[in-house]
Amino acid sequence: MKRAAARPARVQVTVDVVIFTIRDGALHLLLVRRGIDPYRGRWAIPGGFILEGESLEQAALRELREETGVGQVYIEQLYTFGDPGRDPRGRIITVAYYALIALDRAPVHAGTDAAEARWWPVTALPKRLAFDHDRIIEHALERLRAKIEYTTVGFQLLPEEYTLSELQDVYEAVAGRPLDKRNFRRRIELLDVLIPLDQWRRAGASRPARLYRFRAGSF
Amino acid sequence: MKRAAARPARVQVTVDVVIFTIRDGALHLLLVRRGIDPYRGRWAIPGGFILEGESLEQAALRELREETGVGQVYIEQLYTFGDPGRDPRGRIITVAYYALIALDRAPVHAGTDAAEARWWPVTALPKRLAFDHDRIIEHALERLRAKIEYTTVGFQLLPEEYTLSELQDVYEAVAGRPLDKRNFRRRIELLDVLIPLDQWRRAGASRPARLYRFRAGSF
DNA sequence: TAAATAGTGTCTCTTAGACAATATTAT
DNA sequence: ATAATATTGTCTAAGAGACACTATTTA
Repeated sequence: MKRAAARPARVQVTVDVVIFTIRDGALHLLLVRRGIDPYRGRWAIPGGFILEGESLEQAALRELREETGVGQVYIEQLYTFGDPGRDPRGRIITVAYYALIALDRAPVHAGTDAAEARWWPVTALPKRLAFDHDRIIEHALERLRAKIEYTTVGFQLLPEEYTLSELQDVYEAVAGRPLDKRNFRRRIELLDVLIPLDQWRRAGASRPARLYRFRAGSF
Repeated sequence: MKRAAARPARVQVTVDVVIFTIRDGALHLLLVRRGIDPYRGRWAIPGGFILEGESLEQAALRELREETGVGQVYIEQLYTFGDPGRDPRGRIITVAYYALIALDRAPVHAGTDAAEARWWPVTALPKRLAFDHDRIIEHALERLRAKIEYTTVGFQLLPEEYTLSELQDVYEAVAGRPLDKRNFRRRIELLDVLIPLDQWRRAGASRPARLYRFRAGSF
């Protein structure tokens, strides 16, 4: 609004999504290998241009579904990256989101089209990513690690029913360090968002663990 | 990256800035009255299209300077608003920032051009703002109120030198409620970011107050 | 009965809120 | 001396970290 001379930059807007899940007890994110220039052959976070009539979040959800087939997830806007020169094709502004996929919904083989897609542990990502995607991932990790401390986003990484040990595994995977079992359980207890079920998970030759469910409508 | 059919939306990107300052002990923000349609006559937060070769933050700083003449400020990206239909002129995506201007730098009469510009107390904003600017302001207030609790952004609203009472006035203006003087001082003390000066502010017939300065490089 | 994992409580330190009296200056 | 604002400390409650033993099940 206002601005007389000096023409506006001609820009394009993409939405990119850092998609997290837990695999083998470790935090992973999804990368796709680029089949075209620029950065052909490099790994990148999924994304694409927004379509007519689509909100930013709808675009992010669409990208997510195209890559994983998963629709019902936690998704949150992260940051918008728009430095000139961040994309050699021109002035491209990227609204970045991050999403959390439940343990049991994350497909083993992601990606719907020919492009190669792979889950990578956040502790061992490929060296050189496309564009400024390393920065975007850094932001996403920072945000996730911060928010798991004072919100209940962490529960979004679990299936509907889980044991307290499984929940702790998720928290440890995100934090990247072991947590004290008793302190962790007290902390979760105080959140007052878990419903204990009359079901137990039995695995191997050990005491079965009670299953819990996240209380609907708790955020 | 990827996307075959379904053409990308044709979009434009603006950068809008919620500019805060303290006036008369109350938190204020800057609004400009729109001289053209859409929303002619309505109050709006300053903003405009990004120019060639300009980063998003540079665009925000430029808008800020055009409206207030102030350059050296705290500025932070807030959120990106992009719902279709939020601007009747077409698909306009707005990257919102908020900025904090020091008490002694905020010009009384803001705005460089013909457009009317005014500082408004956040507790008494005009009823109907242009576009979705009420939502943007809500986000900005929420962010500022959250960040003043666990960062030192609050200091950015003060001049170089100030008394502890003046600092408390700022915190109270942002929080919107009175704070206990002793608890407040202990909390600031623990931040360990204030340098006491050998200067005192004397005002009227009362005990002079020591001046302090924010420790450079503390963020 | 051995192996494996689940489940549980206390002490301590730090943090934050509530709360009131004295100190210093100008008039 | 009075008015006005600055400066200062204690008690208490809640939250968070460190820390180890018992319970239950299957093989």
